[in-house]
Amino acid sequence: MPTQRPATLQDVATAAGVSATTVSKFVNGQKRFSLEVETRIRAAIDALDYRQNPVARSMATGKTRVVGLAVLDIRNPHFTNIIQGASQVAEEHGYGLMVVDFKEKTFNAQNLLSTLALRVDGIIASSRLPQEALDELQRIGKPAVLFGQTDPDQPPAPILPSVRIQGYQAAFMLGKHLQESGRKHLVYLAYPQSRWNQERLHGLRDAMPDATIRVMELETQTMEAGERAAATALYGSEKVDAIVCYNDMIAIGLLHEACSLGVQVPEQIAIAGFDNVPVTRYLTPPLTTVDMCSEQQGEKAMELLLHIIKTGQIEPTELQLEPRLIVRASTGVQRKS
Amino acid sequence: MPTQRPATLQDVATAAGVSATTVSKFVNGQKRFSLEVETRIRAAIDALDYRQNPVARSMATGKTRVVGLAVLDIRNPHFTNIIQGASQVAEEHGYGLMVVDFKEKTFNAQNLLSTLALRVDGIIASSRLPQEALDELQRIGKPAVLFGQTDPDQPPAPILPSVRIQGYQAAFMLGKHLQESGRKHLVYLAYPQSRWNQERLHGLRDAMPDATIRVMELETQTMEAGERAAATALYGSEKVDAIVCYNDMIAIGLLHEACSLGVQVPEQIAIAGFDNVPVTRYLTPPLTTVDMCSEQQGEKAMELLLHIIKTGQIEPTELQLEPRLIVRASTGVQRKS
DNA sequence: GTGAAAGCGCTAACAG
DNA sequence: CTGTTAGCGCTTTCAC
Repeated sequence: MPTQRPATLQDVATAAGVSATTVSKFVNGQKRFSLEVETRIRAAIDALDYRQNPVARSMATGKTRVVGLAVLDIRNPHFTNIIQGASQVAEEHGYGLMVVDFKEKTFNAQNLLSTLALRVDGIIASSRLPQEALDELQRIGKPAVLFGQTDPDQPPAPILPSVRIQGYQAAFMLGKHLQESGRKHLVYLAYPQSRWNQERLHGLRDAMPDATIRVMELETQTMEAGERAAATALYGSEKVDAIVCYNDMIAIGLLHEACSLGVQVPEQIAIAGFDNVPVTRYLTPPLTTVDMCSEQQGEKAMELLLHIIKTGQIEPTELQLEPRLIVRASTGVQRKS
Repeated sequence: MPTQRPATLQDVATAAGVSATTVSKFVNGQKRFSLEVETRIRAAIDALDYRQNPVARSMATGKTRVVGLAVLDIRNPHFTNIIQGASQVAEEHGYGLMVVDFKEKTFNAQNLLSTLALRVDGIIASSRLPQEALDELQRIGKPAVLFGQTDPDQPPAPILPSVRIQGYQAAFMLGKHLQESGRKHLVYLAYPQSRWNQERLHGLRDAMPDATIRVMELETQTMEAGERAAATALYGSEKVDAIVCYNDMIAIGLLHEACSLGVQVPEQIAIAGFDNVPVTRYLTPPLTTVDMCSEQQGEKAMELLLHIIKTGQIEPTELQLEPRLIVRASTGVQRKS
């Protein structure tokens, strides 16, 4: 009997000889009942294999017990880690997760978000979404939490609660490290579509005031893009001794192609990225990067969101995480020349 | 006015001076109306900024327009690609996606699945889930599609529709390639928790009847596991000239550690994996692997599922995909010794 | 402690 | 083409 109409609360009530209200309260653990009633209900539930219909429950309560998570590109392990963290916490609290992948195409972000909004109790989204999308998120008036880099350049102070991490600081630390390793001629592989891009560049500049920094702009933030940019980055100007990439994906492609071209990393060129995507540790040479606490971002964002959902709290919180510089062989000692 | 009760269908109806039914039909594009009514409705919708409440709709129709996707480990890009493919198709058809990540811990899979089942119109799940979970999926009676390797050893023929790919064939092709490259002493890094593991081993054995094959069993299918297994795999027996891993994640860790230990890949040892995870192309040396059509699996599974949902079709389909051997430098020419 | 009644917002017959 | 009438399964006052 696989295809049989599932038992409803009413069915259970009838079977147990009580009212639907009572069963409802029992199921939701709202009160204790006379032992007799309790056992009758329990028996009926087992016998009928009853399970609460979440849709009906949602209809009555206005809560779905589902949260939405909007990421920019699910193929980037950085976002995967965020999902992982968020999903973990959601599950612990009995919440489901609806994932929307923007695939870096954000033209209809508003639509997707407002569609999503009606199905969920709250939304977690990247603060890198286009401004219109963020505005929409605010307009919607649902609990929402942003994650990602701080963005002090934003015209108005961010009004949505968020879990943030200092992009400037991350870049500054990396820059300092490169400078102390004696690097003087930098190429920065930029991803100008990201509003976090500028901050990273500023951090680098401030950390390396004496270095030359050439900026190359990429259209995408993929391994392929890094690969394609390699030759120009390496040979496009007189001197280069370090290349910093907008993120690890780009760095992975670049590192690979640099090695293919016979460049010695790090002896001739240092290479680094951002995010500390898990695979970077396993590259040859292992990639220097800055840990942006991806998984923790997801966890914290979800905790914050659930807190807001449950307490109905209004005032926007802002949680700061600390980026961590991860020095690996790809920025090791430079060969004396 | 951000926090205001959203307009209901009834509100629109009243504002437009028609009945709720009419508005409903209009919204769902079921019929055409007199131009006058149409413009009145449209105006009311705009004025009130009305949007359909999906929960109420679900309650009335019994359909949620959401599908569930259960993966074993979202941190494995193989699954990420599947999600990507599935999500793409779902979005095109106006369906939402609820993702459940089992994190390779499948002890409470049944529970998670039956919880998920009530919130969605159908479920896509890995055929690698434990048998109890698959039974549960069938018992639930919701549309469901499995993806993953074929598994001819299964006691009963698989009763659920599925998108499958020949694991045996994939392994056989890889084995043949290794054999033709002159490899004679194989180590297979197994992941016995996966029911696909055996088939891969069989494929290798059949393709390399003259080779010795030592099997090393791993507890997890991660890069770390591959890294830790490296020394034993390389030096644990007299002769080794090739190591095949259960999947690319393991291979990535192994490859890295092998290089760190000073082993020449592929001159001394060939290394290969399965899945064709995107990053494998960018390793040094690039990793030979077998493309298991991850993204396509996700796409096809979703197409199949949506088809079943829409037509209510019963008889279980089985779609076969063809694995593709991807030869890269990690299994290149062996040095004459 | 338990139950009766009134919806949540929408769709689905069936009439007109 | 448009409206009327019933629910979908559950929660929630508010009485008893």
